[in-house]
Amino acid sequence: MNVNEAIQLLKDKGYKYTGKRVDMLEFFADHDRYMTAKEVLEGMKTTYPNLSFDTIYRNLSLFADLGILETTELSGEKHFRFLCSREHHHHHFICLHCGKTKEIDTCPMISLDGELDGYTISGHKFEIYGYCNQCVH
Amino acid sequence: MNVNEAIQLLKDKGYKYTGKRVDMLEFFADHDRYMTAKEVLEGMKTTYPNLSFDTIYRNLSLFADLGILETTELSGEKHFRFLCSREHHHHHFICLHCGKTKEIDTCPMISLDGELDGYTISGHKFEIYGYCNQCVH
DNA sequence: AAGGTATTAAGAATGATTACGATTTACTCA
DNA sequence: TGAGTAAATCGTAATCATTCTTAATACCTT
Repeated sequence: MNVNEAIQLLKDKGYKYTGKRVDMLEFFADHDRYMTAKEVLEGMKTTYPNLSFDTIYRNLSLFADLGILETTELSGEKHFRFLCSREHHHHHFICLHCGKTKEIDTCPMISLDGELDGYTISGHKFEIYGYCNQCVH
Repeated sequence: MNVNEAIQLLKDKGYKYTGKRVDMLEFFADHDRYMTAKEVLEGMKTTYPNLSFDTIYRNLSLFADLGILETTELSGEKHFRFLCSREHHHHHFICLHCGKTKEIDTCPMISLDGELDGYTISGHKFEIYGYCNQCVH
């Protein structure tokens, strides 16, 4: 997923092309890590001093619905990042300090061996938390 | 973990023995599933009509700190349940409708094969979401 | 039984998120 | 190209879960 793909997806779905949406997408492209709504707002304050909460939250949730962003919840706050890949299923190591991620190709679902026969599975989450090399001290 | 073990743990750590704490623990023993603070509050309102949410939240977080309860975050709300076992590491299938769980013995951390060499790991989360037999429709 | 301390109730405060009415902007199609 | 229309945005108020504050109460030790 990149900015152009995301903009194309917005157009295809009939959503409008606005400078703020483009800048939000570029902000995510430039910051390859999980970020909170507040961080996005802060990061865009320089170009749009009067940007409102509503715009950020509405677009974050729109982008997440469209599969442009992926989300996770860290210490009670939603975090967002550009979706790594649509094709390739994987999980993440997440740095609890800076939000940077590392892809983990191991998916535990393939080795369940019928442990959940008879249950309806709608999703799963596998995340590893810790600190990256830059953030350990 | 059961009610008596939990009460003993509270005493050993110097915490006081109060009827509300005992009833909270019994409420968890009687409801073997993930519940929100609000559900616990509602469930205890019959015996303690004036129970304040502060009491609930304070004790929930105390119990979680002492390892009496385990917690997870589902759709933005903290959920609590009696800790299944101290010895035996495992994960959960969680019913998104009723909060009931099923233990999963597969832990993906053992098959990482050095994918995270050089990273400092502080924790991990593996949960499977869906619906149990009673809640599918 | 009394004193010291932990616990509690009641409500106010916080922080993240959502909702709202008014205004502005982007797209459509004549 | 230029209204018309629907969506997007702003500014702010409302909401929801959770935490904090203060004063009163309950538990435990002696």
